[in-house]
Order: sequence, then C-alpha cells, then structure tokens
Amino acid sequence: MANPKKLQKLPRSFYSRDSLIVAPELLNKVLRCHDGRAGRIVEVEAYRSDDPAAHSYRGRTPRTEVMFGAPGHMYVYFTYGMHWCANAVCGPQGVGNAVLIRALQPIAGLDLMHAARPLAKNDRQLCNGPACLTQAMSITKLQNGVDLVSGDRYALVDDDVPPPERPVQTTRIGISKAMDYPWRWYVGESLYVSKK
DNA sequence: TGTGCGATTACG
DNA sequence: GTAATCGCACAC
Repeated sequence: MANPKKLQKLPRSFYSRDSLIVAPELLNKVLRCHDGRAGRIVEVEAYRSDDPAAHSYRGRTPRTEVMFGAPGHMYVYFTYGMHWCANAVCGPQGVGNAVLIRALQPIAGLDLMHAARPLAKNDRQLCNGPACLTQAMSITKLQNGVDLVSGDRYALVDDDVPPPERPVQTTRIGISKAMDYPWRWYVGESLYVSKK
C-alpha cells in the first residue's frame, strides 16, 4: 500500500452519513481481508430506500435486514442464481442506505485472489465487477452482516490516498428502475473499473 | 404454492 | 447476442 504506516479503519461515523455522500468518498479507500488480500475501491454505486432500484425500496424483508441495520456493516446479496455482491451499509440505522462496491484495483495478495478466481486471465480481470471482486476476495453469504469497523476479517481502511478530485459520475449499471439517477462514481484514470 | 426476475458474468 | 442458475418477493 502507499503508506503502510498510516492505515486506519474507517470509523463508524464515516458510514453514518447518506450513501450519496459516502459513495464518492469511498473511492480510493481500501477493502482489506485478514489474509492479506486488499484492493483499492475504484467504482461505487449509491442505493437508498427512497430509490426504486434499491433492494430496500419495498421495506424490510429477510434479505434486506442487514441493509436496514447499523452503518458500517457489509450487506451481501445473491443475484442471477450464481453471484454475490458486496455493499457498505450507510446512513442512520433503520433507513436502508448502502453503497455497492463495483470494482477494486488489486494491491495485495494477488496470488490468493487468482486462486479464488481462476477465470481471471490477468490482474485487471480479478476485481473489475461487483461479482468478480467478491470471488477474488472470497465474499459470500457468510460475510453478510460482518462489521467492517470492529470486525477483524474484512475492513475498509484509509491509507491516505484521497478520493479523486473529479470522479466520473454516471448513471448506474444493470438496473431497470431509476435508470436516470446519476449515482455511480468511478476513478476516471483507473484501468480497473467494470465499464467506462 | 407458484412464478418471474434480477445492483452479473463468461463465452460464442 | 445470450445461456447459466436459484433465492427472493409478491401474486394467486
């Protein structure tokens, strides 16, 4: 990492704000696994309970229980019969905000990532999509609800690389509702985003 | 109890 | 362009 001596977990207060605020600030933060795997967040999308595209839009259900829980926890959902996607729960508890992590630039433990995701033909294909990065980082339903602040298996950390001054902002990918909301952000210079 | 559909990916 | 694949949410 850029500054190994300055690594601090994002505090609970970071997550307790609206996901529209948190999402662009998560760019360039680091998702770290206890076994050494780590990747820099280069693409995110915000979801909210007043947002027709959000899982939380129709209220609390068994699936979205974590999304309505305390901020700073990981909301992992299953989709298309085979894929897992990871979010950071944001906003006040009970509201249903989250930020979907859509792509990482792998920065450590790349050998372990390749082992966990053998279909990736190169480093760029390890984490360039929401379901790709969960494979590379071994995130499944077992991680649904883990605490990113006080837990020791997965954490989001700040290594003093600031978010980009001018992140690229676009509409979100792969949704069929609220398609006009410009709630996707990515690092424009990054080679590791899912789509440009 | 039944059914349509994904916050996707990989391959032809 | 499209098959793969299954749990969930909601209709019946």
